[in-house]
Amino acid sequence: MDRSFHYLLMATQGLFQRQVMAELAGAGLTAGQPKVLDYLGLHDGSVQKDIALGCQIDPATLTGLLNRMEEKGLIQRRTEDGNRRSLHVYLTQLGWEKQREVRRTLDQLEQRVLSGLDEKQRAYLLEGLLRVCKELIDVEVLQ
Amino acid sequence: MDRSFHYLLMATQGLFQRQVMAELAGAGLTAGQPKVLDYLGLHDGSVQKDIALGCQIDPATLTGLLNRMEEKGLIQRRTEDGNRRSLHVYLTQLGWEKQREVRRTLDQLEQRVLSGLDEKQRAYLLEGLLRVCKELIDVEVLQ
DNA sequence: GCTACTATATTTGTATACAAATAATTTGTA
DNA sequence: TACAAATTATTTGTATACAAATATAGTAGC
Repeated sequence: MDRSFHYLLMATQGLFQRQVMAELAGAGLTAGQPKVLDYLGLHDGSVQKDIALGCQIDPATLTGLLNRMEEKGLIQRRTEDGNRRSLHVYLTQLGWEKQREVRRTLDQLEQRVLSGLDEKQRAYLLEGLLRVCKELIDVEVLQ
Repeated sequence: MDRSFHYLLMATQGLFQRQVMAELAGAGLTAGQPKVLDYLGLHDGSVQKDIALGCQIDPATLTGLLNRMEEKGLIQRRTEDGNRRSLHVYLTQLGWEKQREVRRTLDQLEQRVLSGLDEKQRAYLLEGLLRVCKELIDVEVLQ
């Protein structure tokens, strides 16, 4: 196996994402929905621009995703503060139920894949990812 | 920012991927092609099944990707050993040129995002990702 | 040799994902 | 006020991405 950082990052994320969807097979969710539900669980009522930013997807992608989630009754969109440009997104009761299921799945899988690492190794892994992530945000902003 | 492992993994990979495509903007490549070029650079002549496995994508996805890469003259497909079921994929001269450009970009960006970490931190980060990656492969196989 | 089974690639249908263009709204500024 | 500029969401077009079904080719057991 290629052990470069970029390959491990790509492969690990791909495997993790697939495993999450496999474990959520009974939940009736499509591939893009778990991350949005997870984000809204922490930031219910966000506007679409911020959800897109937090989920690392394009606002144009989010539009279609939210359309389907609204049709399925997972979320509601509404304007607020008289600002008719921004749309605030709220989880419905069904949305909160799915969010808890997603959260449980993510936490369990995370526990499982980190089980081979001791406390020190976990701390280094998370700290390293956080630093790389922040560096990438800086790189992006500079352009 | 959410500092859970799964969020950092998703966000970092998404940012990295976007930045790679931004830096390769002049290369005329689409989003799925860099990882295939990179894989073939290390494993020229692989069969599609193994490329899909190495790139963490579905064989069905790879079919369309390789069709476009073949049309653009980046790769060639041919059968070998009298086995007409498997297709071996080879980089063309143009493919090798693009592969070197991709490799250079990946290496440079990797250097850049890891620049804030010392040797020990890098070693822990790579080791941690490798262990998680292997754990996920095991989880997948068990099903 | 024949049939059931397995392996590999492709097709089809739906859902992301992004770039570029568009629409509607708000803000800034004269 | 008026009008240019910026903000936010959507539309359109092309390219992944996967599930399920299909087509073809190899393998095993008899």
